[in-house]
Amino acid sequence: MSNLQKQAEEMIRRRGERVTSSRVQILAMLLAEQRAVTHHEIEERLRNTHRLDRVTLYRVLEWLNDKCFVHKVVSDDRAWRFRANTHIYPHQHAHFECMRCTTVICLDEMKVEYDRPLPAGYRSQEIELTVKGLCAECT
Amino acid sequence: MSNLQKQAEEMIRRRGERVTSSRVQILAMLLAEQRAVTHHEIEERLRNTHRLDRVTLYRVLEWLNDKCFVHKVVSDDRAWRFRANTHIYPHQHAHFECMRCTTVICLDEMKVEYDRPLPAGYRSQEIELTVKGLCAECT
DNA sequence: GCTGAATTGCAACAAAGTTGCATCTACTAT
DNA sequence: ATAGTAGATGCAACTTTGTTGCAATTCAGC
Repeated sequence: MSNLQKQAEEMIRRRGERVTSSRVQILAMLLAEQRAVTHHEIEERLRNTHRLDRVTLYRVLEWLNDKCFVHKVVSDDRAWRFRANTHIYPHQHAHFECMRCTTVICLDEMKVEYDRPLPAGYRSQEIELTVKGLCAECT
Repeated sequence: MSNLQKQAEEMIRRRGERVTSSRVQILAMLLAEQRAVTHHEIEERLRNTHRLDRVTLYRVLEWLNDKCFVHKVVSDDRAWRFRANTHIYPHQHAHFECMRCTTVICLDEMKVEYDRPLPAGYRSQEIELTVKGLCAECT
């Protein structure tokens, strides 16, 4: 069992949640990646090492998201992407999305600011900034 | 024929594009709304007044977007929303999305700023800011 | 009105995600 | 160590959102 798998298992156990092999495999894989990946990519990646139903993957990802082990990112291709939360994310966070290869990276250190108030009666709970352009490899 | 329908027709004709009843109806409807609406909402709305195939609606919306009569917005429910462009939008624009009723409004006047550079080799072409929270009606 | 290219409708398809239910498994109490 | 049980998984079927191919129709210029 790899280091990351041990780490993933430990993360889940320490929160008093049920440890299952799917959860460990998926979380370990997301910890290994330093970016937001799609359901499809995860499925491909785990196909050889771990037998896993499509539906279970959806459910595990949803669960990991609910428990704040990972977070979701929407993008233009209408598919969710998931990324492991290695530390507590601030309420505001930013992403970069490459318009060619559609890779999404998190720009964690970026501070988001806006200079005008919302319309009357509106309350902000979360701010998401997406910078779109070309990544280093696609430039 | 309503005022907005005349206006929609005029907008299309003045650009030298082909005027069809679907385009006029859809653009007029989007001009009437002051917000980003889904394909589904448009379909419902036009059902009674105008016979219209689902596919045609998708194609007209895509066309209106290509010709810059409207613009697209992604949101968490994985469905595109469309909003009429009443003026030329700046390269950076912001949206507010209600986490309860999922309505999206454009915060056109909002200026987006970020305080750190992108990773080396990355080029930004567009910035999208989404503020999430509760709208006036859902508060 | 006629013509050709653009637009539309229909049917079939595809991707991403969801639901219901029977089976299996991780944890708890003994 | 074992059994019981709540919770997790697998499977099949379904839904939503959007796309593609092609034949029929319509718009705009003559």
